[in-house]
Amino acid sequence: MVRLTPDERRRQLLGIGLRMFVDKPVQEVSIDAVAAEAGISRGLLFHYFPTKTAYHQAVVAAAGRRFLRNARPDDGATGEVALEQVTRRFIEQIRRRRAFYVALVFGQGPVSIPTPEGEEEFATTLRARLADLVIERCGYAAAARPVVHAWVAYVEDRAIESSADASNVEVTALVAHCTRALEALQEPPTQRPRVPLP
Amino acid sequence: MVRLTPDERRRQLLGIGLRMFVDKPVQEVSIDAVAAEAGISRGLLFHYFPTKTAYHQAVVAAAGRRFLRNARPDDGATGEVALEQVTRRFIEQIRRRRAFYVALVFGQGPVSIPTPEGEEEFATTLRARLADLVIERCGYAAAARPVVHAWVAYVEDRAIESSADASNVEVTALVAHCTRALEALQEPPTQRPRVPLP
DNA sequence: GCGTCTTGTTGAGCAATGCTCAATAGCACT
DNA sequence: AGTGCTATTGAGCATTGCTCAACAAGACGC
Repeated sequence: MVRLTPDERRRQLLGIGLRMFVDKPVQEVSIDAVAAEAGISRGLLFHYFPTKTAYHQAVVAAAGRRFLRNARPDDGATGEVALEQVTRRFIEQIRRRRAFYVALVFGQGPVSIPTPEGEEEFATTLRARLADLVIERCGYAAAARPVVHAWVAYVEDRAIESSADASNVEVTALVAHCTRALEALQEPPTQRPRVPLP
Repeated sequence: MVRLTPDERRRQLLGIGLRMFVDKPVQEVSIDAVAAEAGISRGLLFHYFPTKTAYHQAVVAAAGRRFLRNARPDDGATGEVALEQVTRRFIEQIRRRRAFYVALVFGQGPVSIPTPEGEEEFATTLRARLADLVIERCGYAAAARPVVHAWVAYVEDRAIESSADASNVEVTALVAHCTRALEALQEPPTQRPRVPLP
């Protein structure tokens, strides 16, 4: 019987969930399996998470927090530099752990990410937090929030769909495309020169 | 004991799932509850769907098919007209049944939508099918597929996030914005005039 | 109207699961 | 060593996902 700090135990259980929920959906991962992996009894898991659904949501939220943290720009960066950093880090992260991202962050609908105590925030989902990040750090107006929010969805999809074995230069091009796209989306041109159908 | 055609029964069960999975996640909807709602025994459900996960996926796929069908442009429409129709129908549909869409289509990750027998298709997810629709009917090059695919994600997010009580004029403006956005995304301008941070 | 064949449907039954709770055991402090 | 706190256990229960042999509803031939 190994006795851990509640904080350590919680972290361990979240870490295990982070691994387990990647290849199996919720209903196919049993509490028993998680408890066995952690070397504890079923009962203890319910001491830390009142319900299986609650546990799963906590795991997903942890995954979201992690992605958000890793997408942050450098402390000093602002404006276009910050935007380039956020975009690149977001894309590279998704591509590096595509299955993980799709299973835990993308595939779970809007799951709220609890803010780290005290820090007052209104945004709760990953996209919303990233949108806020871009607005605050990259010099976009609050009015552009819907566009920025949906732009995150655009970048996310490009990252997920882009083949996993793309070269670095291709990633760089994608990052450049996405940052330019955010600009272009602000006020798309009215006239549309287009090749008509044959 | 009511005896139905396999096709009718299947349809009924999918319809029930379409309702049940909207407010409760998979692991909180029991087979018993579904069977009770349908007025049948548990065993019969497993006759139609080998596993609970399979049933859930079938329900999600059915929801996706429905959205795809309702987003189709008129038979004669092509080019910009078709694009405007697809965009408008997609957006209006999501806004009309937002909870339904988020719970079943958006929140389930990439779930493949089985093609209606014989019709050979490569695209399997809703976004992919919509992207193909735009490419074939609205006159976009196959090379633009990644952009179109991610553009669908952009439109989807705008539709989900736009408040459900927006007026029709606002919807029209959103549709116009999105169609222009697709054009702008093809080749975003290189130079970016931007207001620097204070 | 009766029998028969096909097949949609049942219901008992089982192992596994989600969840509860009183009891236990590890650790810190005196 | 004793004491208090609490992380942890394990038995226990109702429910759940799933299997399978038996049943019954309709269609058809006679």
